[in-house]
Amino acid sequence: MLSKKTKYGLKALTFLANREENCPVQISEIAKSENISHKFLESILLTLRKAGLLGSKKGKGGGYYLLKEPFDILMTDVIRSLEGPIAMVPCVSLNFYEKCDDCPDENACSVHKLMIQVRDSTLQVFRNTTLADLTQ
Amino acid sequence: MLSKKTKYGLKALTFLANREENCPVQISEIAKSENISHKFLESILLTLRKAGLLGSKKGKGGGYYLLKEPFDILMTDVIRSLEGPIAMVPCVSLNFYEKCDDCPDENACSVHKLMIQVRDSTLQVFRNTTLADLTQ
DNA sequence: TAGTAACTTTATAGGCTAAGTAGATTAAAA
DNA sequence: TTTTAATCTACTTAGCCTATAAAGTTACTA
Repeated sequence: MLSKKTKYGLKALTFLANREENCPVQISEIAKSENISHKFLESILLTLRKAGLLGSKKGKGGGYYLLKEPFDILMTDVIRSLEGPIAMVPCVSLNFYEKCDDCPDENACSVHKLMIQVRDSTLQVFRNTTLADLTQ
Repeated sequence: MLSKKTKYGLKALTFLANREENCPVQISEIAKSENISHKFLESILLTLRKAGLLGSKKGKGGGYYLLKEPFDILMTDVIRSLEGPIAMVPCVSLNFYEKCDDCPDENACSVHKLMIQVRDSTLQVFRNTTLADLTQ
């Protein structure tokens, strides 16, 4: 299941990408337009800033803005920043690999085999989708 | 993330499919072989029985057994029984649909569009994989 | 220097996961 | 018919995660 964090983050990014000019937008404006709790959105945008996707400006006239062009922002990066691993099981994760403690041999594991297929098909979607594809 | 319930369930099903004869197998045997907590596995196998994937026999010499041939058991059915919806967001779920309360228009939602693609690519994997494909 | 808005830290209610405990029920074997 | 081996049912629990709130701090602008 996609967390609300990721869902709201995607909506906020799309909102920013849909603006004509790329000038700082306040949290409140995004929160209001997208029906997101102001405080929660605050922490989400912070995550995206730390991930290098957003820039911020403090004080009057401040807010958040995109650091790259929408067609340069890949879904793989967005999802990994907000949701964490794309794989459904740590033992098939490319960026967050972890061994299963109940599994003696990964290559003999039926779950492993299946989840590699799921990971690859999901990756193909995220790798071929940029923020620009989500705008309209 | 895949729950341990689903992971263990898949392992148990594979274990049953790998046996020569399809006679009742005790929970203890599966639990021991696959490193799964006996009691936890008990509830998992119960779920699979109620889903119509497994049959059970009580008393001495009892246990669980497959109700269908491995090549007739689709991953879509297994995953939906154990994990629930395959979609990452309820608003794109085929079998567990639910409207988002923060979203005024589904067709204009960027998350919705993206998640339909993910759902479809995941479904393609699960629809084309049977329990027989997981055995060796 | 006053106001504004991002940032930081901490807290918390509620829900879910992955079990554990205790006992009832069923059916085959002795 | 008693014993035993197994599933089934119900209740409980520790720990973690999610989604949010509250309150104070920092940095920027006018």
